[in-house]
Amino acid sequence: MSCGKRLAEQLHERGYRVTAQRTIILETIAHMEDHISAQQVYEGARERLPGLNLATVYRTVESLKGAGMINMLSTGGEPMRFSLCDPEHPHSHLVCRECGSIFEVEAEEIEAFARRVEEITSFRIDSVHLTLEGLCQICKQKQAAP
Amino acid sequence: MSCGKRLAEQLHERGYRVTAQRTIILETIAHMEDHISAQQVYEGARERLPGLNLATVYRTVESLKGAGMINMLSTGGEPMRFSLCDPEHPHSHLVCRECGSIFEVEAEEIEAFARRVEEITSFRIDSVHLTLEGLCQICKQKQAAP
DNA sequence: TAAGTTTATGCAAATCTTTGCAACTACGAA
DNA sequence: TTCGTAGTTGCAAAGATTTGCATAAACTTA
Repeated sequence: MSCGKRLAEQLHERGYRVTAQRTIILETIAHMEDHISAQQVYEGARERLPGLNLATVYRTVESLKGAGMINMLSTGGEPMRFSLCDPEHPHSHLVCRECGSIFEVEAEEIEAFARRVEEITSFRIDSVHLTLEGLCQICKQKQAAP
Repeated sequence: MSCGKRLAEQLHERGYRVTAQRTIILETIAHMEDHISAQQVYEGARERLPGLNLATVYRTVESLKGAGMINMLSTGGEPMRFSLCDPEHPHSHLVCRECGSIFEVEAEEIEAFARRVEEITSFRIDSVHLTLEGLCQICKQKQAAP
């Protein structure tokens, strides 16, 4: 089965309608390396679907997030970016607030924490969408010795 | 010592210049109940400093965050909101992605997790600025039994 | 206290994101 | 297959946030 078809099926299973826009946006995100911005999704997807609107990209991305199919990465200041959830390698992000560099944290580490918070609060944490901010090792050292 | 004066001193200690704008914005955030938006800070602060510009509010808030003096709360969709860090009651936030309601999690719970991630990654986590997304108890139950 | 350096501010414009509404379309039921 | 309904989309406009640049103010040093 093609990649797009499998994704569309997932979408359908989760109660979302399968439209050309959603399928193509999903494939665009899937095929791009790394996390891409709404603008990049828009440009990429529009090659295959010329009438596509940027607002649709934003709305679709919001739905896909709700369906648990994409990761969102909010880096301070810069626009939001997205990537397809990879079941083989689930992870959250660490963004350095000084240099903007991005690191990944294995899901297992996050999971233990998420479960602890869930116990305390009866909340269900979307650990998949977690973005942590802080200082990377290099910026941390720079700040310690100015 | 007045509230504003103490805050200004903190600002100075951390290497930030003390300006009328920063002092008043800080006091405005301090005196408002709950978390308030940039727009609200702007309106509140402008009563005391008529020439104030909204861009300055955004830049100031960014600095104050860097100085670790305010909490930022990013609720999906809605504009960013801020509150003064309260050393007596440090906490992070849980935002329900369905109904938007906000819950607090004690810092201790977050701290243990932050330290674990720090061990693994050599990153320093700003656990103070953490916003977790998920489903609150009520929305979770609604979704389980449709 | 005055001069020099560095950082912050205001303004205007750009960029990013959300929203209201009418037209359209996917999909379950008949 | 056709119909009806509810969910989606495009468009345009509003709202939120960031940025570049010239001016102004804060802090450091002499």
